[in-house]
Amino acid sequence: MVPKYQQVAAQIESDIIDHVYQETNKLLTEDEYAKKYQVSRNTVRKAIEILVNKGYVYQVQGSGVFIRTHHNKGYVNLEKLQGVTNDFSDRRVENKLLEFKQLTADENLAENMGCKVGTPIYFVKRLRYVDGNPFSIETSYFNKELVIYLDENIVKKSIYNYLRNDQKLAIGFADRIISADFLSKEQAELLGLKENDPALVVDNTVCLTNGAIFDYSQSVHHFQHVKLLKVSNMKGS
Amino acid sequence: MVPKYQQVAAQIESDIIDHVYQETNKLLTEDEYAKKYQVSRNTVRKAIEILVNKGYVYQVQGSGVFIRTHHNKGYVNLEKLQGVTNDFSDRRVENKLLEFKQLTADENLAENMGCKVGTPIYFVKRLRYVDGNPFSIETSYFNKELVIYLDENIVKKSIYNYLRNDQKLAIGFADRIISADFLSKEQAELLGLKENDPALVVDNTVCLTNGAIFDYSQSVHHFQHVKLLKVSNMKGS
DNA sequence: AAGTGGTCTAGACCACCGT
DNA sequence: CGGTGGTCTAGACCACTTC
Repeated sequence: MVPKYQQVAAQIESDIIDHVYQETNKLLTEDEYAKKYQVSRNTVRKAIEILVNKGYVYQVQGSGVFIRTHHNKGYVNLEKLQGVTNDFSDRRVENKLLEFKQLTADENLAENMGCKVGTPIYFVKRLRYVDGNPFSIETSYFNKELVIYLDENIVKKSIYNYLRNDQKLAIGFADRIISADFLSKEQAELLGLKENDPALVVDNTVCLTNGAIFDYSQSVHHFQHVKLLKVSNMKGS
Repeated sequence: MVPKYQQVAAQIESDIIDHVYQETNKLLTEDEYAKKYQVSRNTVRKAIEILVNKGYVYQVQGSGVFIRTHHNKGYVNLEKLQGVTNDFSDRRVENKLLEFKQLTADENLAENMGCKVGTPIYFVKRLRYVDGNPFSIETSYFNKELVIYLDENIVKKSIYNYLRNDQKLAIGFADRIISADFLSKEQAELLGLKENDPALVVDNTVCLTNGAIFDYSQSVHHFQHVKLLKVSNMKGS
């Protein structure tokens, strides 16, 4: 059951993409959406809040909700996990499986994943391509006690789609730590760059809704092909 | 006039920092806060939402709001602008003014700032230190028609505090684009690194509440001292 | 079954923008 | 001034966790 505010957000989002508001460059008023979709104004507001965070629109008190024309394409929006699959849905995303195995958590991994030493772990290493260009090297550890099952066929495709749709895993929230570093020789070869070139590195710690860490991963991005986007709102900070 | 939900958020935040909830490791229930602060439950929920985005807590339906113990310190949280001043409030933040002048927007700058060619612009270049260590090189362009006034004394301190508190500028939202790149020789010298070392680069486009761009800036961060943090929530994506 | 967070409503009033 | 977004309330009902 998808909540109403998410449904409304999806409808308005698709209207924006279809250039429905091209003439005025602004959305309808909150009251108009409330009437149109037969929901309360607060529900409309929650829907618009999603679109603000996705960078589609901005709100001006007393005036309206305006569409952001310079809503830059080609960036990986940090608002959503699964950036590549979502942000580049119109481009060709491919994975090359480099390594897939089971192991048990050593002290360091247990610390990072908030589990006991010896916990069974799936290890996945993939090279991701966008439109045929190497995009990032992704090294993931999944807690087998929470993820239950993975195999080669699954990890060659979208792991998260499988976990969410088939395993019905309740994915809750994630920490993402972004830094820059040197590329190792091995990483450089995979990405088609040189050793010691810069790398854009993202460390992810992904939790279930109950707070348990089920995925700890690191993505090493091609510094020329990948830029991340964060839309910040000054409200409440 | 600060809204109630921001006041409540600030109170709970300070309680968390003071380890008030250390025994249970969770917040009070929403109803308890509603009664405690004499506000509605929705106001409490908006307050807690802020704390979720700041990475202090996570919510579990049917169970409660839990404090995140691994709430890692030392990262620049992308949730707020003014990351350095806020996240390192317990550390010594200093600025060295490298350059300050007025200029007029050329075609490229006018494009980036959404203004006309020839618009008067303040240019500020600063080297920022945290605890005496070079932290980032910040190159900023401020639209003089919106910012009205800046001088050397102001830009040596916190520009944003001045704009918000003294100029009463209504800062609304910002795009931040994060990438990695090589350090130039000049940048490397300023940061105490070597030419062609990696750099963590953040391009900011900051808008007033009415959508006008008043600040366009680039921060080149020391890749060993700076890590950015983004807390992602799966709701509504 | 009781407790607690998630969704939703209907309506009030305020703050700000534009005419 | 009317229009529109921002804050806030009181209450209802649902979904999930916990016992």
